Amino acid sequence: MPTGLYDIPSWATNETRSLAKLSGVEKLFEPQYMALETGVERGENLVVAAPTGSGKTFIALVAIVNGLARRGGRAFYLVPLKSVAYEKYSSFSILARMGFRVKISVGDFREGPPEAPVTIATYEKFDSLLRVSPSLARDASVVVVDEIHNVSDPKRGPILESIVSRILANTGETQILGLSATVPNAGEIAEWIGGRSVESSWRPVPLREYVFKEYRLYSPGGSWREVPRVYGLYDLDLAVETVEEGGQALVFTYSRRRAVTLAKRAARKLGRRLSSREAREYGAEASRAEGAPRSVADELASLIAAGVAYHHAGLPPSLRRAVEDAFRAGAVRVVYSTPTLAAGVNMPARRVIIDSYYRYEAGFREPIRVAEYKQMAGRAGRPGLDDYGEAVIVAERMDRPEDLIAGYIQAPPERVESRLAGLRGLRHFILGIIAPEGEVGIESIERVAGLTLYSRQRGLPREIIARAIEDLSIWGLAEVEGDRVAATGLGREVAAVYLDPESVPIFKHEARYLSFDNEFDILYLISTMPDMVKLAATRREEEKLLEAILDASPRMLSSVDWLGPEEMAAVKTAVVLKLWIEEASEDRIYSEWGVHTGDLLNVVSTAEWIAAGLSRIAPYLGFSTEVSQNLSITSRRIKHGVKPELLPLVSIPGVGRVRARILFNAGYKSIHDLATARAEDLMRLPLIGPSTARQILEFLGRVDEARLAEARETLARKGLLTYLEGDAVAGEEGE
DNA sequence: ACGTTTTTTATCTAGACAGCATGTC
DNA sequence: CTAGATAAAAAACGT
Repeated sequence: MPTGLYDIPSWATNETRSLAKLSGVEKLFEPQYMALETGVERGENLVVAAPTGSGKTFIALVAIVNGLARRGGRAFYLVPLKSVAYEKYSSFSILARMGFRVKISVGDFREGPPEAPVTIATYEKFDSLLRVSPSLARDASVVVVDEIHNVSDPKRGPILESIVSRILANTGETQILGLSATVPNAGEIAEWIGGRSVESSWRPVPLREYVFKEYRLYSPGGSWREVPRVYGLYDLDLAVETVEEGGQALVFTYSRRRAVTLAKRAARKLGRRLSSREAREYGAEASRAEGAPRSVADELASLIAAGVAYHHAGLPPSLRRAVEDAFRAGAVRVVYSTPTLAAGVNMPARRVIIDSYYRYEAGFREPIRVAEYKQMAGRAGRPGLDDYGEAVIVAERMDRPEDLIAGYIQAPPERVESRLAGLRGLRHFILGIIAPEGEVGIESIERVAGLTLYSRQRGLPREIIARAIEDLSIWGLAEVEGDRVAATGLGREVAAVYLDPESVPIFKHEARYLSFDNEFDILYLISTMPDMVKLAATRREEEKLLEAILDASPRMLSSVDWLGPEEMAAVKTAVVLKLWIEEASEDRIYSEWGVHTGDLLNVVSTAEWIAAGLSRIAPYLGFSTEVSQNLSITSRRIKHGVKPELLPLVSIPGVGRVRARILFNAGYKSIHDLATARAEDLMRLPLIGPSTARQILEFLGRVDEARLAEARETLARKGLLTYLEGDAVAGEEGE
């Protein structure tokens, strides 16, 4: 344990004290102490720039608890990832014990309107909330912005910047606490939010960084040592060294395929060494994971049983969690991962190996940024378990170790620079200001824009603002009169559904070429929207895709003379969506198009949102109600992955695409058919057990009957099982 | 001429937020 | 620019 521990100062408030007591904090980490000294408790605006694990969350809690006690109102904790929101939600249970209700507000669900004293939200969700009720900004006494260095993210940075600026514009009664990774210009960010910066490089576990080249580990000091060559495969030898000493290794790769192949090889070579009863138990659990293609689940399960795993965003959430749990429990000793695990999920390892510091972007191999390296390296060292963490960056053939030491280990991360000046970001920014107000003067747009980090760094971007307003006006989202800008009905609707404003002209343009009677055309339309996540098409798939178009929408072939990579990706996305709403299995989609479940879920939920959004803005663009209706039905079909005839059935709790199809084929084609169904008949269907049958009947209002039938059947089955000596697997357990 | 094996060439490469209103197999 | 695994295509080989 490093030094740098401080007593809780005598002048700390009672709130801080009881918070510390409840969270078991006896000594303060350096950044925590500094933050107290700088006045977090008093409501000072602050940027805390410190490594992960240095206790920034506690500082946030101090701000929240003191802010709420002193000024009442509400506190918001804004995070970049949903997974982080969930993680914080469980670690904020301390707040509940102090009498503050906590709610989580992300796109997945909303527990009613978020009126709890403490709300955890993603940046985008908070942005969206502000558009619906701008008063939130006035109610907020504390806003914590986790990972505030994200303002330099080209896509999501402008959103973050727009949130912060709007809060700043709001009389300044809100305490803003920015939490950041260590960045060179933390002071500048602090000035932006009108506060001071607290900078510390204190880490709970010391970090040692190395460059690996020709089986030598080079330290920044210039010394090196030899790595024992056991397998002659560097990833294995580096991992084994740590594992032998009781640690775990996390290998970051640049591609999913590489993560998978390396993990398989590791399992082959190390399986005998790493396998354990615990690992096999976790493996068995993973093989039972839901919603994964059998082949993927089985393969990963056997790896886990061998003490090895891989992790990437194509895995369904259930398998991701399986890997994370097994690793945290120590059953899995080596994980090969894409950058999914670099941010978000808390999964440190004693040794982090950066298999390649290159990454592909737009077809070119590019070295990762220093900040990204630091992000991954920062995962090294498990607090309380490891005395130190190690980050190893693997050099390539032509590299000189000293260059990598200078370029990554000793280099400061990149400065945080605003990316607001893009048209896309500014349109979003401006629409966010005018939509809730209805009409504003250009000067108030410029006033808020003047409060952005961009203005501080580069000055007010007047020209681009003017062009962004012009775009909004041309597209019918805003009306300009003199120096007043007003949101049109369309503008307000677009803001409410949170679509990129550019969706409007694209919608209009694409609509000219497609037929709303054609399912595929609609799916293609959705797939071309700027917010859509597209499935990249490979060159080898092009022929197959053209065939698919010919089959699904011949007219499209004639109206499009050339299909670039973007269009090809949109086509592939539409093809996959079509399979999905025609009830193709996830296995089939995976084997035919190589689309992993995780990606499919991503595409599906995004497409569902966009379809619903388009259906809401269609009336403003002069489309008929049929068009709007069509889009709305498509949205629901995408959500559930069903043909139209199943839509009534999937509205029943407990019934999804698979069970709905079973019911339909058994003759229960509508809610009406089910209203007179006999409980025993339902339970006899495959995949429909007592529990699901009960849910169906309850939905139909046959509550008592439903409970009775379930109880009777469950009892009967239990009896049968006992009779059969238990071991047989129950056909249905339900939930 | 045709099937099989080896060599050469071409291709490919990460992640994940949002509306609305409630729950998959 | 700078890598490495794998799939597809081409060439070489054998009967």
